[in-house]
Amino acid sequence: MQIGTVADKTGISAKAIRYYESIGLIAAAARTHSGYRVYGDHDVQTLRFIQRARGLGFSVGEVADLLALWRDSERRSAQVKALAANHVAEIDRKIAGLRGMRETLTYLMERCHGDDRPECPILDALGTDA
Amino acid sequence: MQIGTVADKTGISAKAIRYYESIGLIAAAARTHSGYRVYGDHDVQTLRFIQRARGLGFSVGEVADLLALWRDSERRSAQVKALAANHVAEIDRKIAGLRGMRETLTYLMERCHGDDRPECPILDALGTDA
DNA sequence: ATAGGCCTTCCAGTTACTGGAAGGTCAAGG
DNA sequence: CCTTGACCTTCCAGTAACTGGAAGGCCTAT
Repeated sequence: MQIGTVADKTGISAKAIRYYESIGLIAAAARTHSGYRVYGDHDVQTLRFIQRARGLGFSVGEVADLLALWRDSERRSAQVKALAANHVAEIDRKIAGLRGMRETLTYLMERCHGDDRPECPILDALGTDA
Repeated sequence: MQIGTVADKTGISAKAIRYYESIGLIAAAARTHSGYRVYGDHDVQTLRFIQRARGLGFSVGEVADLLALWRDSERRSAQVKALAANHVAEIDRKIAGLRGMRETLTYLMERCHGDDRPECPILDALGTDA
């Protein structure tokens, strides 16, 4: 299989696959005599794993950890769960930050006429010395 | 006032202030004969505005728009409100994405023993062909 | 022979800065 | 007068996770 086929099968771009290889997230692919990368079903599996993990918001570094655990038959599920728990905590922090912004913005927007007049509590809030 | 004083007053690092100048978000500061940047209270004001807007999650490009509106006494508040509304919509998209991830992760975590055994629904979910 | 659709590598750009190197400036202290 | 230390300056590199594009090789079909 060539990289384009793998890209189609996994939904990961060929560029990204090469990038993952370059940073060592996946092993270097075998090559044809002319230098083309060659992949097998196993590689497609791995890349699907990576894509799902990325889709859950894990960083590439965390995905590397998850992949190692996935391959380690002696792993302790507690390790995986801890990784996931950390990530959920991180997600919660982000959500909390976004909700704070959202709240402030909607509060200000409710007080902004939103018409042809220049008066605007949003700009006032950003610009005051308070 | 030198840049360090402005940094202390605004909470924006001197590095960031120079960066904002370099990208044109703020005007180039006046200089002393020896090349030091010189700022006044007005600049502190502007930088506080910038910092608050960034704190609400606006991108630097959006902050530039907000600054222009702030300075424009003929602005229509509708423009400001529209900018804010777009940003809230963006925040909502991000929150929705994060909530989806969070939901999947907690679902899987609840089913993971999290002990010394290797079985782990989290890895299973990432690795299945489904 | 050539056209097309693959593939390759390498460089640059994205966002919003931060860190660090190398060196100039300025006031205070010895 | 000289040095020390705390400022300041510019410039280059790095961050995360890729994407876009250029220049060129490979392979199949016409």
